[in-house]
Amino acid sequence: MRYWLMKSEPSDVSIDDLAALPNQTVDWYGVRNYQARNFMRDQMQLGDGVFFYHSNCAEPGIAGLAEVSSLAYPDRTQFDAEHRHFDPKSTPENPRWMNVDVKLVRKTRLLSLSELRTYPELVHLRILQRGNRLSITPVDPREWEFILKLL
DNA sequence: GCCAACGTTGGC
DNA sequence: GCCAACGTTGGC
Repeated sequence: MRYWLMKSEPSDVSIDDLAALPNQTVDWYGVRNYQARNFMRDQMQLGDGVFFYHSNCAEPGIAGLAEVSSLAYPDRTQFDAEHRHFDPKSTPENPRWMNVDVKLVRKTRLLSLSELRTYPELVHLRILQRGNRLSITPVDPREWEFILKLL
C-alpha cells in the first residue's frame, strides 16, 4: 500500500467532475512524462491512497481523497489522432503511455498550496520542493497521515 | 501573461 | 554522448 499525490487541472477534470462521473472514477489519461508513467505502471496497486490535487488554477491545492482502482493499462488518448494527447510514435502493439483508474473516496475542503507550505512536518513533501513539476509524486506515509488529519 | 525550472529532441 | 534549442508545467 502506497500513497500518491496526483495533479489534475480543474479545467480538465476537477474534483466535482470526478464526483459526477460514472462510478466516480476517471482513467488518468494524458500523462506524458516517463517518471510519472513509471509510477503508475510499476508501483501503483489497487487501493493505493491518492490526494487529488488541483493544479494550474486560481486556488491550487488538495481538493479530495481518492484511490487507485485499476492497475495500469494503455492510455486510450495516445492512439486518437484527434486528441491533444495523441502520440504518433505509439502503437497499440507497443503502447508508450499507460494509466490507472482513480476513484473518488470523498471530496474534502480545499487544502491550499499556501497552507501546505506552513507546516514544518511537510517540508519534504515533493510538490513543495523548488522546481517540482511532476504530476504524480509519492507521498510518505507520515506525510499522508499528517495531511489526512488536516482535511 | 510572465518566467523559472526542467524534460525532450535532434544535430553533430 | 553532448548540449543548444525548444516545449511544457504551473505558481504567481
